[in-house]
Amino acid sequence: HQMGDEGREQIVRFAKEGDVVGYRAMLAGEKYSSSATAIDTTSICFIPKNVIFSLIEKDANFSIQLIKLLSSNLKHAEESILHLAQKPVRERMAESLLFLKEMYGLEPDGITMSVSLSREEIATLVGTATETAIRLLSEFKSKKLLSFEGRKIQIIDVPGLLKVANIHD
Amino acid sequence: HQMGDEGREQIVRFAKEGDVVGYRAMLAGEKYSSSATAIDTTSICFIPKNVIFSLIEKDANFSIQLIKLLSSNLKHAEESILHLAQKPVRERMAESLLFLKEMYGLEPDGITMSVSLSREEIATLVGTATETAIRLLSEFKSKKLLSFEGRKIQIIDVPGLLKVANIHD
DNA sequence: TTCAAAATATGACATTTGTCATATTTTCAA
DNA sequence: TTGAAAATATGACAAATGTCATATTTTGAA
Repeated sequence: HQMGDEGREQIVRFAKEGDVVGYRAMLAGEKYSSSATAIDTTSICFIPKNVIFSLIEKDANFSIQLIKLLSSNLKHAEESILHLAQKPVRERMAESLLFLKEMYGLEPDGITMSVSLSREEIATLVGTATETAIRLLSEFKSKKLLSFEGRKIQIIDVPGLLKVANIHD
Repeated sequence: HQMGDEGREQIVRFAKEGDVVGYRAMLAGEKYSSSATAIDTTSICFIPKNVIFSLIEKDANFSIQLIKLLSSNLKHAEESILHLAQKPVRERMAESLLFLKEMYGLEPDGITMSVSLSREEIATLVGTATETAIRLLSEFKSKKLLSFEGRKIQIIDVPGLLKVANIHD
């Protein structure tokens, strides 16, 4: 996440098991402009900068993997730009929930989302005010698209959410 | 630029002389999701995919340059996400104009922006409706931050624009 | 040169979204 | 267990922005 001018945080990327974080600024030789916060108990493996660069030197396949990783992040970032610029908050909320479901999966019950975020964090991901996020979640609940008990969100109607998110494919 | 759901285009990146475009999807082995349009008479050099990949294989320095290029694009994309999510349109408009000035520079007169875009294209860059873009440009003109004659825009008050853009550094 | 199409501009208005105030509920440490 | 702090929720309202209608101006091809 990154801090905006008014002190509001903005989530710009999510990571899960096996993902790499903190490499963008390092690779470009810049200062870190983003922070990372663990949303679960997390083990992290630090890799020294010189190890990465010597791997790039020696192992072309490593370079290619790194390039693909950056490309994939860039693709998602540009998709976010498109959606933030053009989609209304309601659509982005539905999309974000579906994204979190894809990214982190469901509990064994098959409907509860594994990831657990505060309303504020959800707002920060969607790019809206916390109150707006709360209202939209309540709206989705009353429309039986989902249900929730605190931070535990159950996805009830995926086709319905896809429709609200304006996704057809 | 990329096409949104409602058929509206969104500019996601700009390029100028010497820049590389169309490499993201190629590197990731995906279909192109973006288009590129020349805003000036342009000469383009196509580089075959296998040439790029064999360069990555043989030349570690090339890989590093490519990685830095992607990192830089990703940084800018994440910055755009932050701004689209948190900055009001007026701030983004001022910021976009300053960005275009930095990116493409000024005419020999020292105030006219070299790049010439339609109001619709500016709107597409800022992420707003064409009418809103037109109104904001008129507002900036009446506030003597800039002046324009058709598509030729003169930047008159950089500090003023920085202030409107909420940039202090 | 002329005219139709496109671009720019402007007004009126509706809608979306954010902000502020204030309940209500939940959480967690003492 | 209890109470304060944090999180969630809701209402009322204001502000920002988009949409639609319609002028006006500019552009470029015939």
